[in-house]
Amino acid sequence: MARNLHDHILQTASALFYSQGIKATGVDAIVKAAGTTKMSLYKYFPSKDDLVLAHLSKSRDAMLNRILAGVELRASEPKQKLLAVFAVFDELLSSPEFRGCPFINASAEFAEASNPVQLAAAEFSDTFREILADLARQAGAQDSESLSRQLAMLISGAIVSEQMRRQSGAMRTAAAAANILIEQSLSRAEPA
Amino acid sequence: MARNLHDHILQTASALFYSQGIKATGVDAIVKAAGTTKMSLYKYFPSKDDLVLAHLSKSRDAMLNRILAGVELRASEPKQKLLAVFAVFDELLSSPEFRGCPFINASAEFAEASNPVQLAAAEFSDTFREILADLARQAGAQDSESLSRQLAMLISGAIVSEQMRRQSGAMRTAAAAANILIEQSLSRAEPA
DNA sequence: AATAATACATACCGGTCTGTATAGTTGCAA
DNA sequence: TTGCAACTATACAGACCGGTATGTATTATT
Repeated sequence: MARNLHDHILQTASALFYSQGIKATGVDAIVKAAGTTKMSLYKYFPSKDDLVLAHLSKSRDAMLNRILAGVELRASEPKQKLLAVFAVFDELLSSPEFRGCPFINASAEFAEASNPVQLAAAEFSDTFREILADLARQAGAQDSESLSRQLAMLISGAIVSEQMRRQSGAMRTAAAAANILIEQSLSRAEPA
Repeated sequence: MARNLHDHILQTASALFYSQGIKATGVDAIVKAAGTTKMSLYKYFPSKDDLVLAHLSKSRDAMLNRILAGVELRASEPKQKLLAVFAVFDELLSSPEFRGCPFINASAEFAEASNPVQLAAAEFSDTFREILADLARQAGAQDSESLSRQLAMLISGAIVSEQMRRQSGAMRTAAAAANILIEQSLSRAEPA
C-alpha cells in the first residue's frame, strides 16, 4: 500500500505513462488505477503536466541508478564498464514490460521544441552520454567524445529496434559493434 | 493547388502529422489547413485512423525513394553505397523541417503492440534494414545481417540524437562509426 | 471532546475530440 | 436548360479531456 499518497500516485501514473503512452493516459485512468480521487491527485500535482514532469524526473533517477549500479556490479575496469552498460540495457530490453525508452517516447509525443518534456528528454540524453564519455576517458579512448556519442547511438538505436521487433537481441548486436569501436579507439590511443 | 482533393488532403495531413505529432493534430486542423471541409475529408478517408495509415504509407514510399535515389546518385560501388546512405540521412537531418523519424515517432505515440501503426513502423524498419543488408552483401561483408542491423541502429540512434539536440552533427558521427564497422566486416571477409 | 488534516465521493464545468446530418453551392456535361 | 456529382457550409451528436466545487468520512492531535 501507500504510506505516502504522493508517491503512490506518481508510481501508478509513471507505470501507465510508460506502458500506454502519456497522452493516451487520462487523469481519470490514473486516479482509478491508484484507487484514489482526482481531488487528491490535484492536491499533490497542480496539473497533469506537473505529474508528467515528475514521472520523467523519477524515470531519470531510476534509469541512472540502474545503469550506474549495474555497471559497478559487473565490472571494475573502465573498458569492461563500457561493455557492461550494454549488458545492463540488454537486461532492460528483455523484460516483458519493456516499451522503449521513456525519454525517446516522450520526445516523440510532445513535438514542440520548447516543451519542458523535450528539455527533460534532452537533459537525460546529455547526462547519459556524459557517463559514457567519462568511462571512455578512463579507459583511455582516443576520442572519448566521439566514442561516447557513437555508443549512445548504438544503444538508443537498439532500443527503438527492439521496440519494433521484440526478442530480436538488438542490444547484443549493438554490443558487438560497440566492442569493435572501443577496441579501435583504444588501440589508436595506445601506440606500441 | 490540388488537382486531386484526396492527395491534397493527404499531403496536408501528412505535413501536420509529421511536424506536430499525430495525436496532437485534430481533424479540424487538417481540414482548415487544407482549405476544405470535414465532409470532404471523410469522403476520402473513412476515419482518422485511415488517414494516419495513408500518411505512413506515403511517408514510407517517400523515404525509400529518397534513400534509393540518393544512394544511386552518390555512389556506384556497394561499399560506397553503404556510406552514401549516411550522407542521404545527414542531408535529411539538416533540414529545418526535420522532426525525427515518422515511424519511430508514430511507434511512440501508439504504444499498443497490436496497433496497425506499430505494424507499419515495424514493416518500414524491416524494409530499410533489408536494403542495408543487400548492400552489405553486395559489398562482400562477412556477416551482412549483423552489419546491416548495426548500421540501422547507428542511423536510428543518430536520428533520435539529432531530434533531441539539433545541429549536433549526429549523422556524421554515426557515419564515422559505420566506416569502422564496414571496414572491419570487409577485411574479415576478404582474407589475404 | 474539539480541532485540523487528510482523503474520499460525486457532480459538474468548459473545451475539444471524432464523426455525422442537412442544406446550399459550384461546375460541367448532355 | 436541365441534371448530376463534387464540394462547401454549418451545425450538432456523443464521448472524453483536464480541472473544479461542494460536501463527507476518517484519523490524529491536543
